[in-house]
Amino acid sequence: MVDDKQDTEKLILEAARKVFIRKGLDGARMQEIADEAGINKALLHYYFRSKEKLFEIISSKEISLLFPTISGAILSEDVPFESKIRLIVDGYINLFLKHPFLPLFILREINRDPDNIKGIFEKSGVDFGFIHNIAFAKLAEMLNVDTDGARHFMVNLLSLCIFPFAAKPLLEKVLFNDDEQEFVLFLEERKIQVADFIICAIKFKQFGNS
Amino acid sequence: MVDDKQDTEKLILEAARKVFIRKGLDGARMQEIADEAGINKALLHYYFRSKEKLFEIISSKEISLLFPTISGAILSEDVPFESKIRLIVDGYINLFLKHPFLPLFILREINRDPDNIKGIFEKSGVDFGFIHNIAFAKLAEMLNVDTDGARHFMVNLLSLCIFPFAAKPLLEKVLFNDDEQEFVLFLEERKIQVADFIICAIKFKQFGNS
DNA sequence: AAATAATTTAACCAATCAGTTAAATTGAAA
DNA sequence: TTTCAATTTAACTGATTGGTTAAATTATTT
Repeated sequence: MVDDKQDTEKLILEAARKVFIRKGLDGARMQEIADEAGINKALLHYYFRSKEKLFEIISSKEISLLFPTISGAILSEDVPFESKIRLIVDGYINLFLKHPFLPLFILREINRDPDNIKGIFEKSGVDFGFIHNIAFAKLAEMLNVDTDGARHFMVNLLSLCIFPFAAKPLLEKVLFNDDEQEFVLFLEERKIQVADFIICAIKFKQFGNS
Repeated sequence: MVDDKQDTEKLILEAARKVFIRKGLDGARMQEIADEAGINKALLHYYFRSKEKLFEIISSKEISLLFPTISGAILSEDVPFESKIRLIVDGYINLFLKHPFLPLFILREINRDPDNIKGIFEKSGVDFGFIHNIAFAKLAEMLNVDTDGARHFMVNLLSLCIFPFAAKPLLEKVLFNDDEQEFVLFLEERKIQVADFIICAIKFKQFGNS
């Protein structure tokens, strides 16, 4: 046997991740996951009882990937806000370059079962009360805007980082004639472009209004 | 009979739209569409032969909704670029306020069948050659950036308009404690916030660099 | 060697679902 | 009234799919 002993479990989890991420819960087939893992359906159910159980495991793991990036930047204390923005944008775009199908997967999950996502967030240590009461107030102070302005800022940042990956197949076609390499370069560029874009918008609002 | 004669077809199309838009092709059930339309499955197949045919009709119509907004703004000649931006942002956010599930539907379709979307765009009169060779050059000139800068600008604009709707259920929870009304107000505000954001970013890049 | 766990094979079950069919019913038009 | 299209009812087919089962096989451990 080529593979080591019982990391069959890991094999299955990796296969399930690939299939679920690309096709979602509805679109995924247990047979396809078994094939991807190079095993058979019986063994798949031998390790993980049901599709739903397996999906729960995968989706929790994937959704949990989102937090370290943003919480890491927010918790860093002695860093000027420009650098924080660059940190977050870099973190997310790098994350999605490694996991290109994660954005759409998350968006599908958000709409399929919003409560589940909130639960996973909380299990990952995300404190919604804190975000609501403290984090946004702090962010608002930092940006010199009101709470609502902080919300728009946050949504803008997430939009700019996440959307291009969710819309990748179309943007690739329209902007780069289906040349994936060029599109990946474009996404790499965005680490700087997006951060600049956000920083410029903030600065102009603060200082300039000719 | 309450309904007029044979606008049963319209009834079915509207029901199919609702179901497909919320659940996608995989998640939708023909029985559910029939129920939503207040008819039975036999009649549904009597009007539209297959699920795929019906889906094709719906998805074409929905995807076609995206164009008037942006092409209208681009084709308007005597309008300063700031106003064009406001026109596009207003147009899209209004469109999505009316069709809240459209963004996620489009994103799903983009990833499910990218070629199909391109085809639908072309059938709607969108000329990819023109976009590639002329529109982006013109846009770049207007913004005083290179072609690549124009691409980033376009992607930024689309990101800021589309993403918040695709992520609505989660943002609503996290930012507004599940208060939908407040979230809709937030989205209304974004018509101005996003346009300002984009315009500020452009202006600061052009004029300011303290 | 014996016992135990991992894996395969292959058939099977039950549920779901798209799509069909045929007969009956209703309603409008001729 | 006859005709014909629209609609319902209800049963059915066939394919897919999640999940099970039992027996055989292979590998590991004791």
